[in-house]
Amino acid sequence: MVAVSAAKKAYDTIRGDIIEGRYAPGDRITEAEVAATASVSRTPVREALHRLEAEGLIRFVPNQGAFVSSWGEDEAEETFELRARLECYAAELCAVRCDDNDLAILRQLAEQQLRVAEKRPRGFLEKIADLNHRFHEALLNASRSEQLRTALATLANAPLVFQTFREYSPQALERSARHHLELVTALEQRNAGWASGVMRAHIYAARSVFREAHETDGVERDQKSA
Amino acid sequence: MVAVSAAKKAYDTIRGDIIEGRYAPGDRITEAEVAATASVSRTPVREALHRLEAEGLIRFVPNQGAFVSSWGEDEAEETFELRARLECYAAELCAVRCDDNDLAILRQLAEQQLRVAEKRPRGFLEKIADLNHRFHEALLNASRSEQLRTALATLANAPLVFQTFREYSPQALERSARHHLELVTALEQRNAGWASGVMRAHIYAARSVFREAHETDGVERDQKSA
DNA sequence: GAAGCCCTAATTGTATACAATTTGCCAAAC
DNA sequence: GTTTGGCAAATTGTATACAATTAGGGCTTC
Repeated sequence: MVAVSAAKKAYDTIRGDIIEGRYAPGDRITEAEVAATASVSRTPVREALHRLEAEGLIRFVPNQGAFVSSWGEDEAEETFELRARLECYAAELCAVRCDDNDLAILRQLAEQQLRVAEKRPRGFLEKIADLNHRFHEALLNASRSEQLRTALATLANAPLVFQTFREYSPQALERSARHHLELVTALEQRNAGWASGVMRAHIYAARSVFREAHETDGVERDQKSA
Repeated sequence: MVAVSAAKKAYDTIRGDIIEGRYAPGDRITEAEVAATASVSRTPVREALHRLEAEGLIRFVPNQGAFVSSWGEDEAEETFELRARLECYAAELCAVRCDDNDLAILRQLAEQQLRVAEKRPRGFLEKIADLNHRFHEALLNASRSEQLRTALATLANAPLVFQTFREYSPQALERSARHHLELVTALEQRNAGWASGVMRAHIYAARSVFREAHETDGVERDQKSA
């Protein structure tokens, strides 16, 4: 287990460099450079680049290579809209397809998240981000749809947008957790419409927080803290 | 232009072999075999396989290779639902973002499709399939969303499902063309709700035709004609 | 005779070498 | 002085060679 594949190493390197801002939008990514940075050959680098293209983080121009996609306000809006539509469908499928085990996992995650949101222990933001991610992951699993999984994978930028918990007020954090709990209740009752509605509210609420956080200081955010 | 890239040759070969049924669902695809068939090396074959994975046609098991995905009734239903949700959003974005040129192209395609559907000249099914594809493509372009494009690309199986025009009755063919025309009208008036509604109807109508065609003879379809 | 282990063959994963295409620069001609 | 042609460096695209992992079979052992 000590030896991760070279392809994953390349993928993590490039993705990290893009997310941390070491590559600016529009920049060209040369394969040799990444290969040197990640200490692998060009072959797994190419694999990683193509995967990142499928996830929308970069785009390919034939015989010219990879360029990191540009990102603006509109793209963030689109991400929220797309997630809303796809995750609502995930919730609907879940209401029909999930089993008791799925529900137990989801309820446990949601309750844990609410406790952390209420008590706010040290490092609670990271805990909540993790629990939130695992909840949506578990929901996607319980929806039993590979197509939905691959479609949502193309919104890989979403982590950027979704883990905006740093911007959340205490009330917003609790509301988010309560959304999850209500969603589980709806699923337990096999009520697809209810589940879908809660999910829709959940994501639009997140968008609202995101908007507020980015309309005042929206112009700059180049803290490259350690 | 005579020399298509080896990667595309590999991609077309594999995709063709899957769609035409030369690979059965669950079959393992070995790289060397494809490389021999397509007369290219293994490198572009791997690229093609990974792309097909992103499109959901195959799945990868580490150190074991590629297996073609299995497909059932449920997956077809999911494809229609996902397309409905994503293409409705495309229509909504279009209503806001498209320009006069986009509208002219869309209207021309839709009118052409209606004429072909009404007159039914020789080879009209292929013509309609092509026009339909180009219409949805043009709509996607006019929506100006790369995210939406990549998300819809994961439903690449959809061609299988979408070009079911062989099953369409003359009335259904006309209805489909009229949907397109109405959609253009809605877009010209910048009415996102209307456009979205028409698109929704359009895709659910297609699903209905698909269901009817597959409930009677739905059990078998192993024509491997030349 | 059955179970477990090792060994071999096949296949994937990675590295490197080679071919083809693009881009920018420099020189030469008008 | 501007433009055009082509040359050269760099980079992508492809092929092949090598390493590592896995699957299956036959052997040994209990």
